[in-house]
Formats: sequence, C-alpha cells, structure tokens
Amino acid sequence: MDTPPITRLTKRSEFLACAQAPSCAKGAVVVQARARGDDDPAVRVGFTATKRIGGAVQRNRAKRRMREAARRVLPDHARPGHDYVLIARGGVITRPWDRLLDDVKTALVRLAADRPAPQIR
RNA sequence: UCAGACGGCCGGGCGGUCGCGGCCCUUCGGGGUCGAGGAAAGUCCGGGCUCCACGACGACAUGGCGGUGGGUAACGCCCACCGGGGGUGACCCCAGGGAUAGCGCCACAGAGAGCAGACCGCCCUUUUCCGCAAAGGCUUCGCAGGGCUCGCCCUCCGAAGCAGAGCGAAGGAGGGUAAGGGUGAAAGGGUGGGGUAAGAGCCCACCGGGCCGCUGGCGACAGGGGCCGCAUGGCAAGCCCCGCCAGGAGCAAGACCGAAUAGGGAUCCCGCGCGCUCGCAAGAGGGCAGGGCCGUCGCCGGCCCAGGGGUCCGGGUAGGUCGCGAGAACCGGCCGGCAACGGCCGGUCCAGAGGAAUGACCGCCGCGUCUCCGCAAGGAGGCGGCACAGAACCCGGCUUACAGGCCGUCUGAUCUC
Repeated sequence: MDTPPITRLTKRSEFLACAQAPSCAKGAVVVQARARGDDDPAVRVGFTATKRIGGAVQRNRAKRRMREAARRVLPDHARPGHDYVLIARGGVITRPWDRLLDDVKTALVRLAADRPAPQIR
C-alpha cells in the first residue's frame, strides 16, 4: 500500500476541529488526532506553539523541531484519513532530538491503540 | 605602553546527507535560482498608500513642537553654528521662546521668602550698678615757716578720706546697621579699596546688569562705545501668553470573484374548490375534491402537500484573487557642499505569506571556558558553551536589547630616541 500524502493544516477552523479530538501528552509535545470521516486517506498535520513557549524565535524553533519530527515519524505511525495537531510544551526546544522523536512516536501509537480508526477502503 | 573620547563595521566560517518556502523550467523522475535583521523588536514620531468626512476658507477646542540657519517627501529626525553648564583635554550634557500680560506657588529650616527681615553680632544715645581714676579741688590730722588782735589765720610739704570729668565691665531702655555668624534650593549683584559711630552703590575701580547707538554676521548672537549706581528673585515638566504644525480611521485599510445552505425581490407554469370541529385570534385537526410519489396503467390502497416547480436579479457567509514589493531602493565612480545631503553617470534586481519558509544529524576550523600534562612554548580532553533576537503593506527616524571581536581619528599620561 502506498503511503498516503501528508499535507499541512492551514485553516483556523481545521485546528479548532482537532481541538475537540482525543489527545495524548508525552514528553515535550501534545498530539491531537481526529478522524475526518471522509473517504480521503490523506494525512494532514498542523503545529501549534503558544506564547507560553516564548518569543517568536522560540516559537519558530519549536515548530521547526516538531515539523522535522513529524516528517520522520508520521509516514510509519499515522493512520490514514486523520488530522494531527502537535502542540509544543515547555521543553520542546531543549529536549534531546532522539527523545523528542520518541515522544511523538509513542504518542501516535498510544492514540492509535486507544481508538481504532474506522475502516477505510 | 596604559588610561580615555568619538565615529564606523562584523556579529561565527567551510563542507556532507536528508529536508522547507517563493518563482522559473520540466521528458513529471527532477532541475535551476533566490530566501530574515541591525535592530526584523517596542509600536514612540513622520510619510506613502486606502477608505470615510469635507466650502479649496476661517474660528474655537484639544494635542504636539519650541535657540538660529540648513537638509528632507516629512518629522519630535539629522547636520552646522550660537548661548549656557561640566571636564586638564579629546569631548560630553541642556524641555534652550516669554517671568514689567495676568493668576498661582516658594515646603522644611530660618529673625526674615516677595511692597523683605534685626536672632546673634557690630555701633550710637540714655540710664542703673561696679571697678579704675589725671590735673586740680574739699575735709581732717601731722610737720615746717610766717603774720598777729595770742587765739586764730596764711603758705609749703606729707598722710588719710570724700567728690569727680573720663575710661572699662555688666544689665535695662531707645535707635542705627544687611559687612559678619547662622538657616536655606534661593537672603534684594560680586571682589577690592575708600568712607563711616558701625555700616550701606554712600563713593571709586574692575566684573556683572539695564537702556541707546555703532561695527560684524542671513540669523541665533558677538565685539566695542556712551549713559544709568542699578531693590523688584526663582518655578512656565502649575495654569497661562506667543509662534508653528495637525480632519478621522487604518492592509482585519480597501477592490474584485463568490460555493453550499437559509432568507429577499422580479417573472413564468401548475394549483390555490367545498363544508365541519376546537380556539378571542393566529392557527390546529381531520373529511370530500385536487396534485405528487409508491405498489400494477386504471379502479383501489398507502404516504405527502395547502402550495409546488422553473428562470433571472440583488445583498451576503465560508473561501479565493488583487492590494504585495523596481524603489524617497542598493552598489561603484565623479561633481557641489564644513556637514547632513543633493546632482549626474554606470551597474544590480534583492525574501515575501498563507496557521506564517532557514531545520535535523554530522565532520573540520575559529572564539570562549573548565580540567589534566608541561619549567615554558605548547599539547590532550570535556562543554546540553558561542549574544540580542524572526520580516507580515511599505519607507524615513527615534528608543530599547546585544556574547564576543575588528578598524579609524583624536586626547591625557608615561617610556625610548
């Protein structure tokens, strides 16, 4: 099976929809996962870093690290037809890179185990 | 060499493997190219741009600015100069218009603080008391001489005492004095001399100040002259006065396109008939007839409808496109100007934007720091050490933040010659 395309979330409404979805906090990130319920197998992902992280420089750096982590982890651990939102927590900038990857991976696995995705052809 | 003043600049570099955003090309595999800052920050001023308002004007209110002359699109910015203050100096600092337009304030301290003021001190007059006391005087006594009416008188000298002009000290009363002490942010020009009872611009010299000409300068001002002895302070970041500048909102400005759904309007087609019950009414219920759908075309049965359907127009939401980067641009040269800056010539194209592009891992080098080895030069290793910080419509400024480092000019010391 081909890996579904991964695109970015860009609309505020899409982020808000994911905010209602199940989430899992692990290490330096919080991951929200939402089954869109349409027939598109695409995986979409968005990133959030609030002002609690710091100024613009810190927030940008947090999003870049999360984006790179998602790029490494999502193709193997994301479920098709889902939207994911990664929210930065306090230590996301100083977290060692391997640990950050583990955080995202285990959060994704746990979300997939908690609620199996509806069957998608 | 050491201290310091001012101005300017950099703010990690090279490489590898995966990646990211815009644009272009593409044989759709990919390729090419560009891709954060000096502050992108704070959003404090000034503009461009856009919409709204508007008589293109004036007045008032409010806010801002405030030495002069330049620069600029403009500014509260920049440059040069002037004045004042600080520093040995290079240089630095100044909210730097008006205090005889008016109002107000000047706390505390202090005797007195805005038509000044007598606490201490100084001086004069007077008075009380005390001390000292010249020349001379008076009283008493002694001694000597002389006279005579024999008891006194006169003279010289000595002793004691008294009064005493005057001097000194203390106190009281009246007055003079702003030089001194003390208070204060500030005490009604300063310093020196004369003068005086003591003092005082009372007088004089210099400095300061005011007024009026002159000279230089575009000007702020400066220089010098004459006159005036000259009480009349500070605060205008208290109100105020004067001059100058400001219509308001901001790219979520604003322009265009515009789905689904639900409203609105126009028009066309079909239907919109009868009676009953409940209800004040709006309306609700069900019957016959009508229309639609389904089962089998119809009869018949079920369900649904009091309206249904089509076309067009308009507002408008999500969303999309534009606004949006070739400009008060940058680089180099020449010219003008002390400079800010301006002009000309040549060259370059240089991010774009949306939930927002620069990251992850690694190697080498640089810098910093720590540990160890070494007499030293140096070497080895560790670091989760390498600033402040991320364009969001765009410019010109200001302000604030910033590890470390570089360059230039100048000043004061010191050393060598």
